[in-house]
Amino acid sequence: MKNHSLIKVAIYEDNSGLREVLATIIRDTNDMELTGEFGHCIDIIRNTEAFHPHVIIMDIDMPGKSGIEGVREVKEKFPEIEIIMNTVFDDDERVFDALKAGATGYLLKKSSLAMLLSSIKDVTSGGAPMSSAIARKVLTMNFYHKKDNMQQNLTEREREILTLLSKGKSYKMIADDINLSIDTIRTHIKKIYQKLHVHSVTEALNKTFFNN
Amino acid sequence: MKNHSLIKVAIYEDNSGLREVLATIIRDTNDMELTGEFGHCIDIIRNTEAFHPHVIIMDIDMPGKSGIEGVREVKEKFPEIEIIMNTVFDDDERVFDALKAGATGYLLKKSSLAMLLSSIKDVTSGGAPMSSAIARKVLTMNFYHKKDNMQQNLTEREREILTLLSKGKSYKMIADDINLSIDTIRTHIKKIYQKLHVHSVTEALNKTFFNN
DNA sequence: CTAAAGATCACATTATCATGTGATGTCTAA
DNA sequence: TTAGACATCACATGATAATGTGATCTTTAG
Repeated sequence: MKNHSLIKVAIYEDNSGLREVLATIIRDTNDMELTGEFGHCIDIIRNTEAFHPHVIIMDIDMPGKSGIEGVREVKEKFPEIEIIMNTVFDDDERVFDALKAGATGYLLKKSSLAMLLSSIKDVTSGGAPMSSAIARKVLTMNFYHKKDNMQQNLTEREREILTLLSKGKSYKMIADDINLSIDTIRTHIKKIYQKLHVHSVTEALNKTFFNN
Repeated sequence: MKNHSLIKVAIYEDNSGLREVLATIIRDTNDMELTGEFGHCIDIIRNTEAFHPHVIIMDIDMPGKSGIEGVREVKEKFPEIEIIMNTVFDDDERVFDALKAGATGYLLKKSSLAMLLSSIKDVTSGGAPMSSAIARKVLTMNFYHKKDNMQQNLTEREREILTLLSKGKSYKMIADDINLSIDTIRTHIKKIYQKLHVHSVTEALNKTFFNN
């Protein structure tokens, strides 16, 4: 969006030294404007209402309220604001939570300041700046899990039936779909439940499509 | 993995001019070895068995069999091989399909040859090289959808109950969990079904957690 | 202030699911 | 060749889910 005008940037970072560094380079960048630097995100909604940044640089570990919670709150009220995480954490859990909360960029603090600046421009042009290592995590989280349990434990027929079940089909509909007796469907599902140690379709889906 | 030895690379690209360019720069790179260049992936399993590349550069639009199908077949038999898509297509459909099939990198043909080379090293070190625009698509595909229906249509109580349902809990268990009458649970679920136009838990989960 | 939306509970009925038991035929690997 | 895994079908039963109708209370927006 704001390509030819100033990009308004807000910073949330509890380390005051780092915060000052970030603030300075943004002030010194021609096409950016610093609209706030904060040591915590307790008042993030108020801050955001007051200054309307286009982009927020967000730390995770901050006193009072985590940056991830801050992301959630901002995106709830201001879905158009782009948020870039800037953190030392690269564990799956936090990456996942931050992105699910609505962050569109994820930088590690070890990355360069030049990278941070280019990422700020990047999110305003529809990109999701992140290192390829983070991108790999995202891929793994979203595509890999889905195959594992199924591929290993279940037979082809069982997988086929589970897939149909996952689309919300009833036993009868499945029986018609693949030209089998409804009792055969029942039998397959019984075996699926045994193998996955579950007692309902929903639990089975949780075991195969998530790790829950 | 193969950091201090040669990275064996295979190329699938039906445009012979471009294929020759790619082949040449890989041959000319010190720590890489070209183990095959092909104009289609009809024999991809045979080729792969014969030459065992570490990384495959894969076009999508090729005669006979699409590159995405090629990815699926290779990853089925050789899950350890890293595949980088190299294509002109950046539509959601193909990006999604390629990554779901098991590709770990996604480059557009407009990106530089230097980028291709660094991406080859990147995938062997556990990265998932892709432009930030592609990364954004991946995020959107995987995180955005999940909130929409729920956040918009359902009330907080309804979302809470749907979440518990998704964990495989029965009406009775939910009633106990949140101290409500089982009839109240029933009523909430009825409204959820109305709002989402579905008739079962499984369908509801599909509507809220996927776009299916 | 009032209508609308949400949250709560009750009763009732039919459909579907989960589970057990048992049986037949094929195919594969020891 | 024989046990074991897989796919198929049948019958039966108790548990749960889906759906309809109706009601009370609170909160919210016009």
